[in-house]
Amino acid sequence: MATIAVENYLKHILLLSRDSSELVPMGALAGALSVVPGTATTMVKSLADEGLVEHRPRCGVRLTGEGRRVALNVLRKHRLVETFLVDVLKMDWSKVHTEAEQLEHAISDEVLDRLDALLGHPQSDPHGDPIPSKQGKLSSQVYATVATCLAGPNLRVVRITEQSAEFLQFAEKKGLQPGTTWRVTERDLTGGLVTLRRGTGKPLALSLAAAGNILVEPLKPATGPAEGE
Amino acid sequence: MATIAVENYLKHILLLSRDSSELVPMGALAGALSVVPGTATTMVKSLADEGLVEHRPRCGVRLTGEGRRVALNVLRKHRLVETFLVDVLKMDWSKVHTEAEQLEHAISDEVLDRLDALLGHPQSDPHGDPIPSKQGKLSSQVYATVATCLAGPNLRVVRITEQSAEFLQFAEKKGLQPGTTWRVTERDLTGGLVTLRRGTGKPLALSLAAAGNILVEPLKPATGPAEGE
DNA sequence: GGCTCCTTTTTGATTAGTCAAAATCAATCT
DNA sequence: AGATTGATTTTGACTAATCAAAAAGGAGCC
Repeated sequence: MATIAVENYLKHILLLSRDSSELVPMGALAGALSVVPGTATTMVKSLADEGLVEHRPRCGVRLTGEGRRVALNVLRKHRLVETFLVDVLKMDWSKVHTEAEQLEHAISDEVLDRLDALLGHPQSDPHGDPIPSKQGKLSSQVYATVATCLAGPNLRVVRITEQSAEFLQFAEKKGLQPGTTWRVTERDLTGGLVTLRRGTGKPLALSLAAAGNILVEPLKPATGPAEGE
Repeated sequence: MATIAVENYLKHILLLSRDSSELVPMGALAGALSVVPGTATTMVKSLADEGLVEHRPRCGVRLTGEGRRVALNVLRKHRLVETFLVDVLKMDWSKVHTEAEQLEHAISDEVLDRLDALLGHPQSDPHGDPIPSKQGKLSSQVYATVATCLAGPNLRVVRITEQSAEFLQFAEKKGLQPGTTWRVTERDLTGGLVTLRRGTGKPLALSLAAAGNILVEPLKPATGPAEGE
């Protein structure tokens, strides 16, 4: 069985690469795991020995088929646990990430399956992050962010791509949960500000940095709803 | 925070001592944890340094107040998780122990509380083992075992004190869950056999060893139901 | 071409937890 | 008492994961 550390390395390599052929630089990996670069190098070499990753010295690292399989399973556990914590235990949206970080390494595949069934086989977790299927398929739909949307059309929030409790708390307080509808009323690129409005509610100003963490889709797609990738 | 190993040592010391003043021999502890005796000695000494146990060299070990607090919290997590797995996820009675062994170290106190509330603050887990209260109170009701009951009166199963999947599977198959009612129809001490019967069902013969794992209470106590200690 | 800077790798140490096997202790049994 | 036995502790070694700091590459810049 993979240790907790191994599972974490694999999960973060998966999260840091947009497609499975892309090399993740060691520095980025070390940063994501909060270890010094030397530690990441050592660990990656031993993962390579086990056939879980391919290490290109001085270039980076990527998952092998087997490594990706393990990583997707961990990610599936993480996101299903998050969903469980919010939907069933009614936990605070902003706390579940840290909690799931522990639980993802402690639940068996059987519990995973039963949790999945209990929750009705959800497609995405409370932050809108897609949940890998049991077969290891991960939806990679590309969404626009609030930072890049023009003023005008109604937008549905689909995902918050920033796991920090601080940001999530902020988003929750402002009502920016996935599923809610907003429109951009103002874009001030010079000032780095975007202003949103939910129906006739009061306007909400966001920095471009913050807005970049909020993925949205246009509310009534012109050519009918596109069915995944 | 206590590591997983520390939590396990404390939990097993708690489980191996009937009252909190009793010394647990190092051999017994090592056996319960499946480590060699030397490992237990080393670990116990470091637990003593942290003030979690009191180590009497060559005699044994017992929990301090703080150690007991931590141990009870782990046990509470273990038993509430088991209850959750059976009651909510409908998992097999005989599998939940191993599962809970992992999860008990991964859930936070907040999740614990919410789980407790979700399950309706149960007093005992699916095996009938008492669940420590949040305040650290552990019911220590003493029950008779089937091995020591005379033939005749109706008995309610309250607890199975044997965590092995094999035994639990056997008990489940025979219908020996906590809450069910049986009576002893025959005791053959020489042969080491006890025969039980559930209503008018077919008789079930158990070895004394097996019968000793099944705790029962008389169904209609003569002097009114005693209200715990 | 040679320098500089940034990233990555190497090297040497450290911590937690473990095992194997030798040493020690205490209790019991002649 | 002296010897035997069984439990416990000590000693030395190992693995996984980590850090700090030195060494090595490579990319771009004069």
